[in-house]
Amino acid sequence: MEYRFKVWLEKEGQPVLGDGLLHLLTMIRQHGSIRKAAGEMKMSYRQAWGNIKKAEDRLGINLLIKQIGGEAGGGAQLTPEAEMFIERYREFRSEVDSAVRESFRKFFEPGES
Amino acid sequence: MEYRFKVWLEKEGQPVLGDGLLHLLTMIRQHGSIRKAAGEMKMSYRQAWGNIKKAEDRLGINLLIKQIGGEAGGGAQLTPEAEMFIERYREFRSEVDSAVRESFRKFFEPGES
DNA sequence: ATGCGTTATGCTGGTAAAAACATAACCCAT
DNA sequence: ATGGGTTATGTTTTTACCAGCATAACGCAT
Repeated sequence: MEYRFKVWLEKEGQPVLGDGLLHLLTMIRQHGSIRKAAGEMKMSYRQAWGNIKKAEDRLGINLLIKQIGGEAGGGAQLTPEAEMFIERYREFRSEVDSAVRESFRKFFEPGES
Repeated sequence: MEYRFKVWLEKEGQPVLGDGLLHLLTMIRQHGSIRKAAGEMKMSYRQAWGNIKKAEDRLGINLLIKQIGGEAGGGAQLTPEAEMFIERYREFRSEVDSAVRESFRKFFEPGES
């Protein structure tokens, strides 16, 4: 017997940040490009871009500073607001993770070493 | 800004109990019939029955005592094992709920009365 | 000027999930 | 023996979502 859970943030009933977008944004920070980040995950650029767009629209803030054209063709990096936001979510998510794990042990693995 | 979460139990990677089935089983206990329970929710009997079947198969235990035909046409009631199981899940789920709510407040509603 | 690699965005076909439909079997009551 | 209300299950239809395709604009480098 195992457990699973999902947690995410919404604004006006619309999802704005969950594990998927967190991962994507993290990869973008790491690679400096939406396309490269999407490539690393099993995601199409089309989908990655759409997810970011939706989140930005719903949040009403820019998550990325994007550049079209240039020496590397272009690129994207996180805005300071995005950095703050995902960091806070990461901590929240981490605390929830611990809590769920502990509750599961308590109720479904009582006498385990 | 709001949060949402889902939590459920699995066996060998297959879901066996979550909020949906919990609700369904609760309604069955209340009404003594799969069909009536499904009717109360916005669910078709076909779907309700299928969900229960899958869970029973995966768990390897009977969740319902079912009767075909009879004075009321038939009916269904929870087995003692099902009662124990869903009660434990309910408590687990409740604890998780509290924990998530608290973490959310901590990280996203710092100075609220 | 041509090309490369990027952001940006509409469109479309396929697929998987969900809903609806159709029957059968059962048993008590009338 | 007929009917009502149930469990049980296969089949079909509809819907919703996702993947991929296509295309444009941009700016630097060569």
